Amino acid sequence: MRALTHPSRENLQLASVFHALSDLVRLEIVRQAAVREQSCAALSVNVSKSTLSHHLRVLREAGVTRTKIEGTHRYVSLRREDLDARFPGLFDAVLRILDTSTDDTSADDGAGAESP
Amino acid sequence: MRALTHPSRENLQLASVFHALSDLVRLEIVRQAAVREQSCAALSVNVSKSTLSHHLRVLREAGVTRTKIEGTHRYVSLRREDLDARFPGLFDAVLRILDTSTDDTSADDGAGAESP
DNA sequence: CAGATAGTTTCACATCTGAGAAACTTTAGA
DNA sequence: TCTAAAGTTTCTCAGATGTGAAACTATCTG
Repeated sequence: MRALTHPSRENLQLASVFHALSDLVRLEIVRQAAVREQSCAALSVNVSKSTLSHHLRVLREAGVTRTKIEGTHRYVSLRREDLDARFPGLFDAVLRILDTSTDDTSADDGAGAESP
Repeated sequence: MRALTHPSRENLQLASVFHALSDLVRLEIVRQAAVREQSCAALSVNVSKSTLSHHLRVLREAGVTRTKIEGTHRYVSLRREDLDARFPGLFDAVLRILDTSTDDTSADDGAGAESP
């Protein structure tokens, strides 16, 4: 249990990465993790703990994120270097799109009312 | 039935596009369609007609491909302009990766011996 | 019209998926 | 040591997914 499974860089599969990105909750996690490393609790997506844990596993096992254990916390970060090495340009585009997008990927409560 | 459903450019959803790209058969179709417009029969992926039809529908309904009817043939092409407008840089990266990749996305046998 | 061709749709089925409740595992702290 | 905190795992369940056989639709050609 302690050792979380992370696929090696060479084993990253394009289809698996796309599958990991094919869910709104996970896209939102990716967006938040891209900004800075996040503890699971710090991620604002409103799903239950177990569901969040499930999504984090999908992302981790696809090689999109890395989970670092520190005490009782898990810190989630994007594997930018590995992803960029294996899939050049892909996450540059993905993150730019997530940043630009009309936030229809937002799965959190956040009152949602942006547009200043 | 005649009118195939194609989402409008504004309705293209990132998660749906990623879902469409999360299957090896569909990635192979995208790769081949990117080279030039293809009739369904010309696509070399070894799955049955019905399964191929299913995959083409997923791609079409996600807005990744466009299907043009001409006589008894359906011609499948990538919606590059719409995809590029909505998701800048994404397909530049995806197609480059598919081109560069070690062909682990290939779902055909190469000998082209279809199912009878 | 009859037959061939090119796909789609329907059906059935096994597998996968996302969801949360509840129980469990660690680790930190009083 | 007892307890709270932070996640994970197990369980269950409804719904989606990929697959191909078979039936159907539509078009072209003789």
